[in-house]
Amino acid sequence: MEQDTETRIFEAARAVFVEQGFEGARMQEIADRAGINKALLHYYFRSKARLFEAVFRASAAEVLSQAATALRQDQPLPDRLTTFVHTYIDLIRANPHLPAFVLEELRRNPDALKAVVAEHTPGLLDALGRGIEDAVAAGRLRRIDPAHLLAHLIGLCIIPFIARPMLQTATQMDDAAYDAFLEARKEEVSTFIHRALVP
Amino acid sequence: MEQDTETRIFEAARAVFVEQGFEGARMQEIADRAGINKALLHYYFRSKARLFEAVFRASAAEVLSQAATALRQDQPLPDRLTTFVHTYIDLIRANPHLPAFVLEELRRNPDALKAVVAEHTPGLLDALGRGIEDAVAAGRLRRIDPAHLLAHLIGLCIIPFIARPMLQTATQMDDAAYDAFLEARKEEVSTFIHRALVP
DNA sequence: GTCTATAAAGGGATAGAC
DNA sequence: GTCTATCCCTTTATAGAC
Repeated sequence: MEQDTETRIFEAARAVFVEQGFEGARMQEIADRAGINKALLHYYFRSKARLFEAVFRASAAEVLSQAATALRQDQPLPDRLTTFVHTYIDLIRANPHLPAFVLEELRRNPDALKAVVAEHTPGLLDALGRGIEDAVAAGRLRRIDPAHLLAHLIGLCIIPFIARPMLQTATQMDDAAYDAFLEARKEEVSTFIHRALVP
Repeated sequence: MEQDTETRIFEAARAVFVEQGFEGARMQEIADRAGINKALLHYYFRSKARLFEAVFRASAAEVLSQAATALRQDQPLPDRLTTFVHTYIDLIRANPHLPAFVLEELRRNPDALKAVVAEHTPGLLDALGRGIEDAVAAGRLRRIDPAHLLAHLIGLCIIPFIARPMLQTATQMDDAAYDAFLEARKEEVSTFIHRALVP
């Protein structure tokens, strides 16, 4: 019935780190949520830094692999973009703190993600580039630098999550309205991109 | 020749807080950069929290007021969007750590920005909405929800800064190439938005 | 493996001399 | 106003019993 202790610790740590970041997280809180004491944290994971690293790698890998997979679908590029937008926004809606978590670590330790990025997105840009060229040849797309397209995609998808309090204040939406806004964004972003890329 | 002490402290604090965030910043480091000792920090600003608050309000106000001003220009909306994109990207290029700084504080204390946002962006969305309606009536734009447009604008502009290490790794650009990428992005984002909004 | 108790270090804040 | 010295709390990490 109970998971083994190591898993409980890991899940508690994930929750706390994702919410509070490395600096803000407290080992005591992780221990409390896992229902054990601090000493056991160090027994299973030598230090706070190592525990964090384990959590971060797993979270980053999950996001990157899902995103990269969506971008590699065997579809014409325009359809692939729609798939990506829907997949990515749904993924983050299920874990709304994830982007800020990853971005904060990116700032604290810019090199931390490099290995994970290199591992999960090899040739991603080339695949994107080929998809663009194919679609251009088919007359379905105007040509665009794949690096810019990748940046556009990510920026349009994550901004409502990382800047939520700001956008929600500026637009004076309540939580329900903002939820609807997020849902609507899947279609909005998809059509926005498609229209921007008509030949 | 020397600025007065309070200013030196404030500038040192701004640099450290913007780079490291509240939790990551050390009063000792701020004192070192200001060329004074820790006790003086508390003499001028009672606590770390107050010092941070002063820095944060100033930084947030600067970003928001410049952004809001650009969006209120007395121009047809399509031109205003171009102005905004160029202004905003240039602003952040001069202070590349600013977005992550603001976003981290947004996460640590979601309410902190509300007052500042409310102060600097009153009626911003309405102004944007009127601009859209005017341009739609003139046949220069297709209709779009101003909230989505605002999100698009911000997301497209800040993503290359907050996700820089990730994008730079995925695209394998060196620093010079990434700088060129940022410069090119002003035109790229402008045309991307304009094309997405043709009637 | 799990606990209690405690060491060790870090860092914000203050006292008090000058 | 500015400094040195120090307090004291928080938090990570370890020792050692069970």
